[in-house]
Order: sequence, then C-alpha cells, then structure tokens
Amino acid sequence: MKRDIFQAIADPTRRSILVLLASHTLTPNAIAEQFDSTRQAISKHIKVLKECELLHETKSGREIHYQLKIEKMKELDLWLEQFKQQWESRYSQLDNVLSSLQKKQHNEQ
Amino acid sequence: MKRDIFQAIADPTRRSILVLLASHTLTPNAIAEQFDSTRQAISKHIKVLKECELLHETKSGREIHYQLKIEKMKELDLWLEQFKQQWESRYSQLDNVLSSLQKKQHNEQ
DNA sequence: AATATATGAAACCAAAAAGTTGCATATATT
DNA sequence: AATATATGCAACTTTTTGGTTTCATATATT
Repeated sequence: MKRDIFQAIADPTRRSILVLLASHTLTPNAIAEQFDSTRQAISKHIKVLKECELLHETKSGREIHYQLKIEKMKELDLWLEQFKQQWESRYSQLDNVLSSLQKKQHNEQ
Repeated sequence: MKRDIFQAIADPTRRSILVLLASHTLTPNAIAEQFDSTRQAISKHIKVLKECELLHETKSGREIHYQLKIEKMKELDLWLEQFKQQWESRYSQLDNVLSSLQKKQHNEQ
C-alpha cells in the first residue's frame, strides 16, 4: 500500500482524529466516541494513520493510548515550503504583475 | 461533490501538477506531456484542481493557460497552524517530557 | 472460573476515484 | 473550404475507499 501523509489527511474524519490527538493521548474507544460511525470504522482510520507513521502507540494492559507524532506532520509543511516563497515574499507581487501583464496580452489577441 | 484542497493534494499526479504550475503557467497539453498517462486522465485531474479553486485559467484562442492560485494553498498552511505550536516552540519539549513520563508510567504497570 | 471490556481482523458491500476510449466543438492553419 | 489542433464531455471499467457485521483474542473484573 502506497499510503502517505497526503492520503491520510484527505479524509475529514482522519483530520479530526489528528486534531483530537494533538492535545491529548486517547484510546481507540475514546476516539470512536467522538464520532457517529462505528468503532470499527474509526479503527480502520486509525490503522491508516498508523501506516503513515502519524501515531505513536503506548500499550497499557488491554488499552492502547495513541499520541500524535508531531514530527511527521512536519512533512506536510516541508512540501508546502516550495509554495511559500510565492505567497510570503515580494516575489508574490512580482508574479502578480507578470500574470496580469500576461492576462492583458491574452485578452488583446 | 465534497471536493476540497485536502482531497486535491491526496493524488501524487495532482501534487506534481501544482508544483509545475507554481513556476509557470501551462496549457493542459503542456501539463499532460509531463506525465505518462493520457491527456484525458490529466484533464480530469485539472478538473478536480479547478473545482477546488486551486487554478486560475486564462483563455487565449483555443488554448487555456492555467496558473496556480497560490492564495488557495494558504488554506493548507492555515490547517497546519494548529499543530505548529507543538513542534516549533518549547511546548514541544514539555510535551516530550510529559509523554515519556506517561510512557514510563504505562510500562511499569 | 465466569463474565465483561478493549481491541483487531476478516468478509463483504456500496460509493467514489482514476483511468481508458471515443466523440463533439471551437479555433488555427493550409 | 479542408484539415489539423486544443480542449472538454460522456460512457465504461477497474481499483480503492469507507463503512458495516461478525468473530477472535487478550486483559480486567466479579
């Protein structure tokens, strides 16, 4: 399976799970209680998140405590970096000028 | 269709298209040439990106020039913000201490 | 020991996604 | 005018996804 972090966050339920786990460690059941779907459905989502190495698990008897691996979330940020140049800096303004020139050019044909 | 930006970037081909368009405006054909799949397959990916408002199009005769809407990419960054606190600051270190204490506690049971 | 609880795994299903082929249309080129 | 090119749309297929139900297993509780 070619599961990656981009795949993982594509699903809204999984995004919510990540947000939940950002603040506290939770067991699968505790996570499932937060949603309408069945425990098993949530269990599958957790499995996906684990496959992507987004979760760290700590076993304690029959319970499992999941914790968000925050470092893994950094990968997303890393990917975003390549676009940030364009929105953060003056390059952005230059781009706008260039693209509106281009637009003008096209409209005039 | 409940298409959003998270869905959009889940597909590797679409991520590549976004990266391509980050540097220059391209026509559908020019984009398709960069990939192995058919023009129609790429056309569908472009459609998804358009639905998510990630692309700006400029028509010029029979050609269409697509451009990345960089502002839309910011939405991703905005979502990531809620996790950044944890990885950037000293909170992160505090969390590590807390979670290793918790781990220890569990292991000792 | 018997029962309850936390969890995962497998089998199955419906819906969605990704890709292909073929066709239609508008705009260039000759 | 005839032909070539750029593009989108529709129908169809295969694969993937998200969900459900059922069952197995390990650990608590009584």
